[in-house]
Order: sequence, then structure tokens, then C-alpha cells
Amino acid sequence: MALGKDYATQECSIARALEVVGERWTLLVVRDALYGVRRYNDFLVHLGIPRAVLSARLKTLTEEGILEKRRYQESPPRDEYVVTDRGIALWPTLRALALWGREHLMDRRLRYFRHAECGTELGPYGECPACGTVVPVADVLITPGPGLDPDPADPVSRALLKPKRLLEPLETDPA
Amino acid sequence: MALGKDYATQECSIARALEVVGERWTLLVVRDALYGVRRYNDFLVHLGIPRAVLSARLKTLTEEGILEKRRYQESPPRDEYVVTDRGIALWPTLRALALWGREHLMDRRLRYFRHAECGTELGPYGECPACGTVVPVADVLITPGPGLDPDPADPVSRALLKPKRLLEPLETDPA
DNA sequence: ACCATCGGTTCGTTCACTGAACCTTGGACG
DNA sequence: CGTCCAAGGTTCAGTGAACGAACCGATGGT
Repeated sequence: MALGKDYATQECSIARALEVVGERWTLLVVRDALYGVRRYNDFLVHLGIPRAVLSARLKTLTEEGILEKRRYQESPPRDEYVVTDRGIALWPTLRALALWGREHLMDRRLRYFRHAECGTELGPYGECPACGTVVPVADVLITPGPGLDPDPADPVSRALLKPKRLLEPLETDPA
Repeated sequence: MALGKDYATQECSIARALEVVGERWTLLVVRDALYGVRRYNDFLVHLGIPRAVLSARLKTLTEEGILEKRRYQESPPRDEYVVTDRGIALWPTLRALALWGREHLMDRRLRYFRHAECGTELGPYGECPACGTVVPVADVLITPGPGLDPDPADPVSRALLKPKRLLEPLETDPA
């Protein structure tokens, strides 16, 4: 969107939030970051997004403090984008959106989100029904569901076939 | 966004949800609908959205079953757009987005959302901390906060200066 | 007859997204 | 040394969506 002019006149925190994360692709980039995607190329192949747009989104997300760009090796110099606390705070929004989409648009289960400690599937607000506590994002286990393509084309989707915790960096073997 | 081509390849309920409500202005239209806005002109002046875009959004939201267009008087023929159950189900998403925006982008409180039965401000997941229950959207009272412009230009913002329940139709006197 | 309102549509301009090509840095290989 | 490859971008022409202003049709008021 890149609004400023328009949404800025709105006295509303929803509008202000959408100024930052409401543009096309932005929330999907944040989703991938929470799933553990960190490298430019992994975002690229998993999202199927034009390179120019990905560069722009990573730039503004970094500027807004939702991602942090950091050097993870010197030779050759390589940077990764790691989600910050501010980005992690978007988890309830993404969770609510995913729940709405699953309920109203999907006919099959693609993924389960569970409490890593006890394996119980999360409730609507990200809480563990068994433990009765809100599960920290780092303790959420993402596991594949029956509706998921068992042999996806891109390495990121393939890596997501194994259960893993959110935030934990994704291992993409380029096989 | 109007994607199909792009997001459709994504096996993800977030992506599917964003196909429907991820376009510019769409979530703000839904927000206004939950606030009780029903008439074309009220959406128009409150959002400051181009007419063509508003028409397009109302059309797709109606087609997606999030709003329902219905005749409320015959002469002259006038239609209103009323939010459906599917639209009401977006409340947790909007609530999460508002919370994030308030927490990370705002420096003042614009509105409070309270349990109409007891006046207690809602918790992060739309629950009433006093009653211990998730508050139905129709029982949420929206009240102005200290950061709100006390004399806004458009009639919708003016009507929202009085506390009212969500979903309850908005009374806009064209003063 | 004239004007105003509501709920739109039409249209020219501007702006963002798209996809393909290209570029740079730094190994790896021969 | 020269060539090739991968990662992580930038550049650029074409397209599609958003913007804002103008226009329109139905109805009611004066």
C-alpha cells in the first residue's frame, strides 16, 4: 500500500498497522520469517514473489523494526533476516487470519500448531487447552497436516514437512 | 490484491485469507461495517476512499459473503451493506491487528473496547477479564479515548464519539 | 422548473506490481 | 590464470490497480 497520505488521516490503530504490514506480500513475508525462513533466496522461491518487491518489503520491514538484517558469514558476505520481538508480536494477528481462512475458505487441514511441551493442538487464541497457558511463539510446534502436498517443489516447503518449532532457523538442503 | 494466480499456489490458509481480505482498503471496510457503518456514503466519507474502489470492495465483500446488500427502503430505493457472520468472524483478526498497532505504533489511546455488561476493558483476546468469558461481538462497547479528535469533520467519526455497541447501526445525522 | 441527495459509473493520470535481464561479490574448479 | 556458479541484489519496460474529478440517473423537496 505505502499510503501515508490516505490512511494517515484515519484515527485508528488498525489503519496505522495496515500502513506498515498491509501491503501486498508483507504479511506473507512475516509469516515465513516466523516459520524460520531467513535467507533472501528462501523467501524468493517459497513465496514466488518478484525480486524487486521482495527487496522492497525486506527493506521496509527492517526499517520498521520487524525484521533485523544481520551478517551470518563473512566470506562470502551473507546476510539473513531475523524476525524481531516486534515481528513476533504479529503472531496473534497471523494466527487469527489463518483461523478465519481455515474456517471459511479451506476444505482440508494443511498444518497443525501444537504446544511443543505437550503436543496439544493450540486453541483459537494460541493457548494450550491442556496446560491452560498462552504458548510462547518459540514453543509452538508446526507439523504438517493431511491436506499438504507430500512432495512440494521448493526446498522451503520441503523443509516444512518435518515438524519444527517456530522461529527456529529453517534448514534448506538444496537437493 | 486480486491475486488468484500468485497466492493460489500457496498452501496456506493465511494466503487464502489474504486473497479475500488482503487488498487495500478491504479490512478497513470490514472494520467500519463492524462499527455499524452500513451506507455507501458513510463508508465513503469516513474512509476517504475513491468511489470506484469502494464500489469494487463492497461488491467483492458481498460476493464473498462477508457483507450482505439489502434494501432498507423502497422509495427512493436504498440499499445498505450489513456484516454477516462470516464478517463478524474477522473480529479477532482486526482486534489482533489493532492491538499490535496500538502497542507498536501509537502514542495515545484512541478508543476503548469494553464488555457492555460490566464495563470492563477487553483483554488481548477479546475476553472480559472480570467475567472470564469471550465477549460476543454484539456485546462489545466501543467508547472514545483521550487521543481522539473531539470535533471530527465527517459524520461517522462524530457518531463514534458516543459509546455504542459494535454491529449496532450507526446514526449519522448529516448536521 | 429547479435543486439536492444517494449511489453509483466513466475516464485520464499516476503509481505500484510483475517478470525478465543484468550486475556484483566471492568461492570452486581446471 | 580464466571460467563457471551461487547468493543477493538492481534496473527497466509493460501492465494493472488506485486515484480523483467529472458525470449520471432516480427520487424527493420547494
